[in-house]
Amino acid sequence: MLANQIYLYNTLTNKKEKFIPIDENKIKMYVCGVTVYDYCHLGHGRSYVVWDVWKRFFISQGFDVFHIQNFTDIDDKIIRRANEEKVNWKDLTEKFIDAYFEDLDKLNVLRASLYPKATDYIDEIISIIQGLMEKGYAYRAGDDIVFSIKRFEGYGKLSGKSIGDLIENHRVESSSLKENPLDFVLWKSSKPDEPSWDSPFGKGRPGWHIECSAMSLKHFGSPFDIHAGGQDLIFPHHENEIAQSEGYTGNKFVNYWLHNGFVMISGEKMSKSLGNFKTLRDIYKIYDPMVLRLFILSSHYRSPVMFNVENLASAKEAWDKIKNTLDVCTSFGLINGNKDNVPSNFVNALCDDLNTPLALSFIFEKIRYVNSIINDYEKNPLKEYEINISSNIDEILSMIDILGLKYTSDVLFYSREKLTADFASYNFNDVNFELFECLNNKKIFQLISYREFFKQKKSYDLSDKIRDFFNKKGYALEDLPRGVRIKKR
RNA sequence: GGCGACGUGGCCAAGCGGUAAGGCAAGGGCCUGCAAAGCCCUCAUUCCCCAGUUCGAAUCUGGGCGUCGCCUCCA
Repeated sequence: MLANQIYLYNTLTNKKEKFIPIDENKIKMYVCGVTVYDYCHLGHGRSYVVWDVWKRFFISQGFDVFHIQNFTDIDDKIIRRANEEKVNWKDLTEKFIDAYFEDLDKLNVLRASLYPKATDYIDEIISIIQGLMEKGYAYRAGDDIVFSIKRFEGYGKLSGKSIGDLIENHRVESSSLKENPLDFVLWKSSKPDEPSWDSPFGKGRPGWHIECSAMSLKHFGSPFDIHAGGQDLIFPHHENEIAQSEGYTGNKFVNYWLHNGFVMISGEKMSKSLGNFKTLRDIYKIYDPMVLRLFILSSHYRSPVMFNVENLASAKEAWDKIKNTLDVCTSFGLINGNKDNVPSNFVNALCDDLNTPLALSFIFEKIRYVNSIINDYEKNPLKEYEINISSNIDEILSMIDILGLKYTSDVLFYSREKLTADFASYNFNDVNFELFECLNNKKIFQLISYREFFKQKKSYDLSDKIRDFFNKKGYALEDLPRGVRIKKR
């Protein structure tokens, strides 16, 4: 039995709705993937992090999630890019599929259940197009097959547009062969030198929208629970998917349409067409992927989010704050790794259309609480403090796990007893740093022990020299009441 | 032009009818040989402006002003 009622904002109804899956505890979720002709940018990163958190949250609430995310591996842009780079289109798409996984794995995005590629579903695409022609929804326009939007009642219901307005404001010159400028291509005839597939309509390739219908209908049927993607896909992509899918099946296509907001850069939407995009791999050169993830989750998923160095720096400090506490608890041996203890206020926040900023605030409140107990514990190492710290750390780890924030300890802790054990054999008053150019754990320990020695003799200039040496090597030394903590910066 | 979203402290950002969460930054104190990390305290009588509804509004209604998005390939 699932205890918590989840609410989500459905673009189809423009309302926050109770989430009721078709099968009681199974969720069929289709996420629009990338067209693989370039590296993923921040906008992709935000989108897939958001859907990843939705998925992790569903799983944490006891649902089985079947998650499909496609790769569009044939279209005009791919063909153009392949020609520019004088490579085979197939090699190009494989390269960027590999790059997709490399970049999104770093963001700790869980793998989908299935990653279908458009070109593996040509047969299914063809039979849908044939079905649409038989039902009168599609017709031949020159060598192409196009969908007739005016024959589909309810066109515009997702994006809230009327056909009349759309036609009036249509900015793109339309092919004179189409009955209506908004009719969209289902099957696009190919030129002799372009990749093509045989079909009853002639050699060609699928239009953009049809692949998602083919792949989701094949694996899910209709209706299915959730179809998600960026807000830029609402029109025309998802509108067209509804038209062709519902025209073909006669059933409702999708129950809940979810869309994430844009990444903004200097006040404008970041996009391929504006050319103002930053790739994930560029960001990773400056910031830890988890910093990016925290930055993304600091805003609600439907709001626009402003990308700039100040906001990223703020996210970095916040992530360091969480990691510091976890590091300190690691150094005390107070982390036992139980991740099944999620506070109810956190769950409630996510139940309300995935309110991650609110959810994060509960993590920070708990971090501060744990830190205050650590302060007491350092002065007075009582067992009751340890129990309290451990149980709160369990909750923190449970929460960051649902948000997909991956903590890895990069801290070493040496107790004062260990550091002072060999003092009897120390009879020097300087350090030859040349011997420590190549640091390993043994040498790190030695240096820290020497520093303890100099500190005890109150030779603070020497102890500070050692700390400066570590700083230059990229390590930060911190004195705790019961020993020394060292971490990579 | 049509449709839609938004405007909360120096910055980011929740709250959406019951008297302003959280993060970053800043200032003061504690701890420290000094640091770092951390703790404590301070930091919006007020939520773009104006009018209205209400016992009560940042939250609802109407009108302004401003920003952004979609209407074309885009997550």
